[in-house]
Amino acid sequence: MSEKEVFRAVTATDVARVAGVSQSTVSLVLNGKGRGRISDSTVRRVTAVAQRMGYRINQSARHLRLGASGTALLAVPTLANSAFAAVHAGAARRGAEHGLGLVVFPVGAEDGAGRFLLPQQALDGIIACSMPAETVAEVSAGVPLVILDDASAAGVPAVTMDVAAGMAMALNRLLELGHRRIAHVRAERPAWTFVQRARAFDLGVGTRPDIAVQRIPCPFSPAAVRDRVMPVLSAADRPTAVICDDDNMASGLYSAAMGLGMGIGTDVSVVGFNDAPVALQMIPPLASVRLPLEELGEQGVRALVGLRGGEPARPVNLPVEFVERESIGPAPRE
Amino acid sequence: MSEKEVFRAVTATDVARVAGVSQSTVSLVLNGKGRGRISDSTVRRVTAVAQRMGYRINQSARHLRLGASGTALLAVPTLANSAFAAVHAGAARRGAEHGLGLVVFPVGAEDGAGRFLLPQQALDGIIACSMPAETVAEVSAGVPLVILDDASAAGVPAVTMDVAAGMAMALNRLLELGHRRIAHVRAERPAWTFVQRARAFDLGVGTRPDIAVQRIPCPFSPAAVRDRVMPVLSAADRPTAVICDDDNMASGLYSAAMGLGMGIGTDVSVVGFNDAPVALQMIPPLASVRLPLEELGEQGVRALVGLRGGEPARPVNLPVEFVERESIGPAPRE
DNA sequence: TTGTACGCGTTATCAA
DNA sequence: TTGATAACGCGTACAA
Repeated sequence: MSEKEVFRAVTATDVARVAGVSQSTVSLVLNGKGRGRISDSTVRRVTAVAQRMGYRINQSARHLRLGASGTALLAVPTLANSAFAAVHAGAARRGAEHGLGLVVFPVGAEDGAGRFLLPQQALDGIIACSMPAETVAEVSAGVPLVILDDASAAGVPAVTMDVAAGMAMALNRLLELGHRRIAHVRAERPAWTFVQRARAFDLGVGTRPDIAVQRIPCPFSPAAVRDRVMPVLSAADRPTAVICDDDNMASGLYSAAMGLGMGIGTDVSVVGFNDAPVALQMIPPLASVRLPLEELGEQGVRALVGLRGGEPARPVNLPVEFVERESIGPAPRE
Repeated sequence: MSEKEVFRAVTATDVARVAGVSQSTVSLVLNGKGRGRISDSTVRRVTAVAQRMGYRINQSARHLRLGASGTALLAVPTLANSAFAAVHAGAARRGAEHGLGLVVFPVGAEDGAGRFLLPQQALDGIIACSMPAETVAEVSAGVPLVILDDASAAGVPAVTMDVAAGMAMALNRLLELGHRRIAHVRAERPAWTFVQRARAFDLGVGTRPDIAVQRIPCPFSPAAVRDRVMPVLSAADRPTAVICDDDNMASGLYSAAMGLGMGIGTDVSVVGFNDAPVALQMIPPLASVRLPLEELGEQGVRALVGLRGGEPARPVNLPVEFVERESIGPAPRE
């Protein structure tokens, strides 16, 4: 009556019975640990029977026995941002070195459509990327945890990128180029990284009373930025340089400037964040603060593995780089 | 000596010992099945002790006992394409209704950086999206499998979108508008979906000897498209309408056209695929073949759940829609 | 060279 | 209202 009767999976014991050996022999053979222990003929027979019967290992049982699942979760706010593809790539690469596979779970808070049901899977650890600490607490139920791109949670190993320094580099370069009216297009998100950037901007201009500053909070999409900055760029006291919290936001700024007939890098200088592939595709190419996303993922796994090894959780802050391109130039003469 | 000595996890048995009850009582309480069976005082005591000792369930043991993990894997070619975010959203929503959590795994073949190590986790099923059948076979080792956006594998339940019909709709509309020189910018990828689109395009123009056709294979990025189509749009026999395999590719076409001083929707009509958010952000808004990506995910889970229920695997082909916008218009007069 | 026996931590059945 | 007890399928120490 039960489904189990109909679809019962083939177990190692089943294989053993058919092959006429014990279950432990099957286990040895299938794990390649039969070298010099199990006779070649037995190895061949067991392998053939397992193949024929369609045996596949029960991972739950294996994990229970081993006390580990070999899988870690990379929790991200959303899948609709290719930055996390880079983080995963780095994490997966480093994970492979430790026999750790990495699956991705979009928590979904940013998509507005409520949060997704967290899978109740067996995990050796969780790496939470760019998420508010309270969301993270929800996600990780006691599993070893590392937080990426957020340093707001106490007592949890964190890997961050020095976005504040990145902001300072961009700002200083613009000041060097003579800009005195500077805007910061801010992502309207509560993420730690954006708070840091805002603070660094405020700090950088705070000591300079000769600088006219505009802070422009915007939704994340290029279209929203375009609409929001259009009036700003049309005004008489328009900024001659704009720093955007994201390359895609910068592309919205490009649209607005082009719509107003303004030249990027001449009439208005633009800087982005991330140095995503899109930065090079824009015309002119976008100056951007390059974030070491892959290394962020790598270091996340490193910290997680260290955690299991009992290492103390010391914070890591990765350096960033300012990539200068044609989207910035000297401040226009008045 | 072993790590297990040092970091042994708290088990239900440990909780039972401290709380002075049996392990089965702990299980009953912690699973909320103590209603009317376990006394309130015991429930409170057990809950408190579990909390205090930091008990967390061993999912591997639970899954072994239950014969299921409550987790399915959504395998995608890459994370660097937000289309899969929509697929996941649909799948996760439907999965939640069946107590099925969905994690994502980017196989990585498309990123060129080789494939990622497949996590050896306990899975109730795999949903493979937009991937060649041979890649899929590699990924799914006997686990119940559903394939999305690909109908090339025999014997595997598949959910597809009727991209051929979408192509036909776009093509017919352009013909209606008087276009007689039409190009198809094709994604240079072996995916089934792109093959279908190419065939549908060829089929649609095949019966019309009065139509001048150009087939332009391109890498997926906007910049690549821009560079590739620039000479095409400059030629004397330039197409008056272009269908692109992706909205982002269409944005590359926008760049090229603008660079040549051509008007989108006037000098050249443009159609995309996906109807991604970016389609509305472009200027002018991009006409596009809207793909039901969320429903694709939903139907994928549906098929997977049906599979476990022993349902026959019958293929599903979801209808698509052509969304007309200002990027297309009547063919320019010669 | 192979088999026996045990335990991983949980859920569920039954008896008390 | 609670407690023994038996699986679930696997890996491995140890016996044969």
